[in-house]
Amino acid sequence: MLDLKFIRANTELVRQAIINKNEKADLGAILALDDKRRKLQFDFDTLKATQNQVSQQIALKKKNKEDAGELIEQMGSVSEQLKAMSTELAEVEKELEAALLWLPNVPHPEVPIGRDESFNRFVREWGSKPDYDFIPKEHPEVAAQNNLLDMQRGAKITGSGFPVYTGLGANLERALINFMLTFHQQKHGYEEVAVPFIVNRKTMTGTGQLPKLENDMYRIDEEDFFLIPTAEVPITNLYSDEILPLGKLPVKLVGYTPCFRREAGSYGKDTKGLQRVHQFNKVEMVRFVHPDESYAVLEEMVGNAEAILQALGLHYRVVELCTADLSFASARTYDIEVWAPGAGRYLEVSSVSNFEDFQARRAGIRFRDTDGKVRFVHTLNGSGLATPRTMIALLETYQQADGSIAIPEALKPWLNIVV
RNA sequence: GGAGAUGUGUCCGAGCUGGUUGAAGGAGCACGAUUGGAAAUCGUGUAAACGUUUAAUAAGCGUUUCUAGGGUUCGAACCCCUACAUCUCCGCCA
Repeated sequence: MLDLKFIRANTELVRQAIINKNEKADLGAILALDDKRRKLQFDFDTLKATQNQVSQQIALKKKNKEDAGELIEQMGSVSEQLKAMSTELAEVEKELEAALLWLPNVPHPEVPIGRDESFNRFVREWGSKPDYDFIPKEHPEVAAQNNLLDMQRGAKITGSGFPVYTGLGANLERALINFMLTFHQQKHGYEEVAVPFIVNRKTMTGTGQLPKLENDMYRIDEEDFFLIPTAEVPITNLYSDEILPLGKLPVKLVGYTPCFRREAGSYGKDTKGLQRVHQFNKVEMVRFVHPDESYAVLEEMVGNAEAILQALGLHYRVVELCTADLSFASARTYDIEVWAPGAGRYLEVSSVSNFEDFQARRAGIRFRDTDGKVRFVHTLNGSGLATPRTMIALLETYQQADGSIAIPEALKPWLNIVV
């Protein structure tokens, strides 16, 4: 959410952001509602001030055993007026709030402006595409040869896009999660949290998934709960509606959760194996930092995610998303794409974003600055990493001529069976 | 699911026979004094949001906020109703 004062002062900037992000928020309506709200607020406050004054007079008269009947009678109509006004004010505020929730964050000035992913900016790459003296297979085939995956039975018990990992596949999956969680704790100083996988509507709104993405999520109607699409949601909201003392910052958390995505509207796209699934595992890094530090921290977090791929010996590249690819809440995002030799393409395994104070304002996450003033923190998060495409890259990169797969050294301590 | 208790500021904790109570007291924190330095002690200060005013995100003024939402009343932290959360006991179940 953006600050109304900011919107008033930077209307053009906000208007441009909506266009560049391909959003359709109604800025004009917001400004009109804001105007209306302020007028109502003023009228209400003025009348309420009168009521408060007279109420004191009544109290005084009663104390002195004088007759206050006349004043009380006067206030009867004022009281009714106030009730009507507050109702109207509440309605306008509600409308305004609802409209405001559809307003996207403003991209950082350096973000490339573009209408689709072809405008994304290449940042750097690590390693190189490996050579094979055989034709590398795609991961479903490698998985089949080693009995790692059972997509058919997953589809049977739930539906398509719900993978079942079997044997070494399940071991590998668990090893990846353990490896990543431990790595971020020991090498990067994150504190681990284990959080609920189901959250309520307020939480889902706080990080910006709602109202826009309601149809992309699995929901539980009875309680109005949602299955989380990413650990970002529960972890970032951990400190919602709180004012953090100075010493609490920076907050540096890492957590594992499964992620649930309906992926509405993407049927038929990237359907092969683990490329696009409805449930997957992810280790997520979340940081709450002082506004002055957030862009330095953004770079650092990209490095944290890269370190995982480097430890696994997987070739990747880093790209910066252009305005059209930038998510609703993000001000600046880097994607990390790992190379999949069998598929012959790069796959997104991590997205690292700085939301500045956009989520903090929605969720009410603030801190007390050195000057005693209360400010919104800046929130950031990044996958470190999502497992399915990491697994794809792993299987395709480490496949051997005989069809078996090698295990990178970094993962071996986390596998409980001898390969 | 059944019975009961509770829900106040950063935290603990009064107030709950309705009228200067944004809210006693304490802790914490900040600043100052004391000290060679520190502890202890003493003093001072210590909410946020919105509106208005303003060059000002300074001071001022107004309004709101005692879990949330309704109600009663001229007026509610205090009375009534509902929801939610926490705790205790019982039942049920991994």
